[in-house]
Amino acid sequence: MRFEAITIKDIAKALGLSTSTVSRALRDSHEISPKTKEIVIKYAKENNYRPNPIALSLKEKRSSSIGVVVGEIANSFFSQAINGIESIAHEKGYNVIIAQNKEQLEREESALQFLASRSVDGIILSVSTQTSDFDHIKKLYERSMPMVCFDCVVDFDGIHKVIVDNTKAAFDGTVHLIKKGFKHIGCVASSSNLSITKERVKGYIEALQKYQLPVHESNIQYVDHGGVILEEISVAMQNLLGQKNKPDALIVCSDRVTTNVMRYCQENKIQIPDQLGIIGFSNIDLTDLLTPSLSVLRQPAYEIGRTAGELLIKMIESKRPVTDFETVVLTSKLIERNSSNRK
Amino acid sequence: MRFEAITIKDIAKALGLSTSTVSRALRDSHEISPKTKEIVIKYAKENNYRPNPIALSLKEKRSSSIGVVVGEIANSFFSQAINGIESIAHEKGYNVIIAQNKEQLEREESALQFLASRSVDGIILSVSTQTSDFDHIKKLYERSMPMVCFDCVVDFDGIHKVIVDNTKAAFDGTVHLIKKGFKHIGCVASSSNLSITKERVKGYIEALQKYQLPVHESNIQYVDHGGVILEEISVAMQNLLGQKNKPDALIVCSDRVTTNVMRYCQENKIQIPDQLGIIGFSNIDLTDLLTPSLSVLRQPAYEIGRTAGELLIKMIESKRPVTDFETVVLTSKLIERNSSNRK
DNA sequence: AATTTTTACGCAAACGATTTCGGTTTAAAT
DNA sequence: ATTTAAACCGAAATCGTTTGCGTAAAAATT
Repeated sequence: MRFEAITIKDIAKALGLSTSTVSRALRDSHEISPKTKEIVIKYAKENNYRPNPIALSLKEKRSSSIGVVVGEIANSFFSQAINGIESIAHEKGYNVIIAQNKEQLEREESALQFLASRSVDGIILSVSTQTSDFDHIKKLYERSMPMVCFDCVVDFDGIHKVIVDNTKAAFDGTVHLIKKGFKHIGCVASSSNLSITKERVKGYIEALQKYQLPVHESNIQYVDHGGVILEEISVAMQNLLGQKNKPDALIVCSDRVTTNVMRYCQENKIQIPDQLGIIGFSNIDLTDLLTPSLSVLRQPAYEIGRTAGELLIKMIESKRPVTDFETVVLTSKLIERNSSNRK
Repeated sequence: MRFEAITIKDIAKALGLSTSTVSRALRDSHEISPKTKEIVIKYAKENNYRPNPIALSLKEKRSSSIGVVVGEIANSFFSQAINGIESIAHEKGYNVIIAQNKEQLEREESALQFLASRSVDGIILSVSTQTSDFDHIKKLYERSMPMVCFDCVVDFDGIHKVIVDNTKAAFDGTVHLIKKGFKHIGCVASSSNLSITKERVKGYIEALQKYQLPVHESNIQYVDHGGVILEEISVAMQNLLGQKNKPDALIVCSDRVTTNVMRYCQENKIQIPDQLGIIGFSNIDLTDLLTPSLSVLRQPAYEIGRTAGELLIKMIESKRPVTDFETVVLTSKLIERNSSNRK
C-alpha cells in the first residue's frame, strides 16, 4: 500500500498547462501572468500539493538531511545533545537520521557506511569508546563528506570539533574535593584511548600537583567499556579501595561510570561522603534525588548538539571548501551537592 | 562542498557500455554475459560504487525510511522505545527519522506534516499529552500513510496499536500497596484525555473495589502537562495531602510525574514509605539508587518499539491493503523496592 | 544452406521537479 | 506601418536508476 501524493504533472493536466508553467507559477516566477499564477496556486492549495522532496534531492544533489552517530540514544548526554541537533536542524529545514554505534567499532563503521550511502548531506559524530583507529572516519571525510565531531572526537586535525573544557572541569572537580577537606583523591576514568579521558585525567593530575598532593598511578583506574560492564567497575573500585593508603574521595570521569560507582557504593555499604566523597561527570536528571545527592560536573549537552549542528549546516551550505576548522570549547558546570560535602 | 559519488553512468562511460547493461550486470541479470558481468562488478567494487538511494526512491516510490514521533527523545521510555524501533528498522534496511512533538498539539501536526512531506514509508507515533482531537492524524492515515501508534494511542479503530496492559499494571500496583498494609491509597495521573491515563485510573479503581476500599474522587489527581510543570505537581500533591482523610500511599501513573512526586516529597520532608508509600510508572534506570529505592511499574519499552516497528514494516511491505488491525498488549513489570515497603 | 532460436546488449521511457532555450503573441516604441 | 521588446508559455534536458522493447550476431535447428 502506498501514500499517493499529487504531482506537478497532475496539476498541469488538470489545468491544461505544461509542467514548466505550473512549476514556475508555484515558484512565483515573473514570467507567469498573475491570472495563471492565481489559478495554479489555488488548485495546488486545494489539493494539498507538496513538492516531492525525493525528486528535489535527485535534482539538487542534496537530501536536506543530516546523520548523527552516537553511542546509544538511551543515554542522557546523547539524547540531550540530539535534542540540540534536532532543534537547529529543524530550524534550517534539515531532518535528522540517527544511528547508534553501541560503543563498538564495527557498528560505527556500518553506521557511517549506512548514512553515507543514504546520501545525507553531512554527519555529526561522537566516536565509540572502542575506537582507537580512525581510518574509516578519515576515509569518508577525505571523500569530502562534511563532518563535525563532538564529545568523543577524532585525534586528527582539519575537522570541526565541539567539546567541553574537560581538563578544566576535572581540575575544578578535583580542587572542589580538595577544598572540601579530602586528602587522598582517586580517579575513575573511561577508556584510556579516548581524548576526553586523557584530558580529564590530566585535569585531575594538575589539580593534585597544584595543591602539592602526591600523584599515585594506583589511584587512577580506567574502565574500558565505558562503564557498561558492572564487573569492570567492581574491579576498579576494589583496586582503589583495597590499597593501604586508599582514597577518601573519587572523581569519576564518565556518565555511565558515575552512576555505577554509586551503585557499587550502595551495594558495599560505603558511606558517602563520610567514607568516600564523590563527584562525577553526569548528565542524568535524577542525580539530585539520590541520597546523598550527587555532586556532578554537567556538560551543556543541548548546546553542544546545537553548536555541532550549526557548524555542520554552515559547512554543508558553504559554497567553497571549508579550510578553517574550529574547535569549539564549551564550559561544563560544577553542581555542588552532598556527595562531596563532608560535615 | 559536496560528496560526489560514482554513478552507473560513469561506469558505463568508462567501460564503453550502456547504463542498462551496467545496471543489469550489477543486479546479476541473466541477459548479461558472465564476462561483462565480471568486468562491471570488478570496476564497481574498485570504485566503491553504491546505488544512489534517492534515485531509487524516486523510481520505486519508496524511501526505505520510517518516521517516529515521540514527545521528547530525552525521556527514558521514548529513547528505549526508539532503540527498539531502530533495531528492527536496521535489520530490515530502513532508516529512522525522529521528530518530537514536545507534548504540544501544534508541534505534533508540524512533525507529521514534515515526515509526510519527506515521504517516509510509514510513521510510528505516540500522540502528545495535549492532543485530544485526532483529526490531523486521521486525515493523514486516511490518505493511506501506514501508521502504528504506541504508548499514547489514538481513540479510533482501524490502526495498529502497541500498548501495555495499563489497567492490569495499575491494578497490580494498587493491590501491591494494599497488601503492604496501606489503607488510603491515592492516585496521581497524567492528562485525563489520554487513553493510558483512563486505563490506569481504571485499574486503580478496580483494585480498590476488589478490596472493598472506598473510592474518593478527591484522591485522584490529574496532571495535565505530563508532569513537566513542577507547579502542577505541587498543586496535585497539596490537594491530595491537604485532606482530612489523606492518603498514606500513592500510585503514580506517569514516568515524569513519578520522579517529580519524589522531588516534591524530598523538598517537603515527607518520609517515604513511612508517611507515604509510593509506587509509580517509570522507565528511568536510576530509580534503584534512590533513597528509598523506588518501586516501579516498568514498561517493556524496547519491546514496544520493536513490535511497533515490526507491525509498521509488515504493513509497508504488504501487497494489499491491511484490513486486520492488531492491538498488541505487552505486560509491564512490577519491581518491588523500598518506597512501598513499610516496616 | 536456410531458418529459427538464443544470447547479449543498446535505446528510450519513466519516476517528479527545475530550468534553459526557444517560440508566439501582444503591446509599446520608432 | 514597421520594428522592438516585453510577456507568457511549452518542449526538452537533467538528476541516477530500472526496465520493456528492439536488434544484431551467434548458435542451434531444420
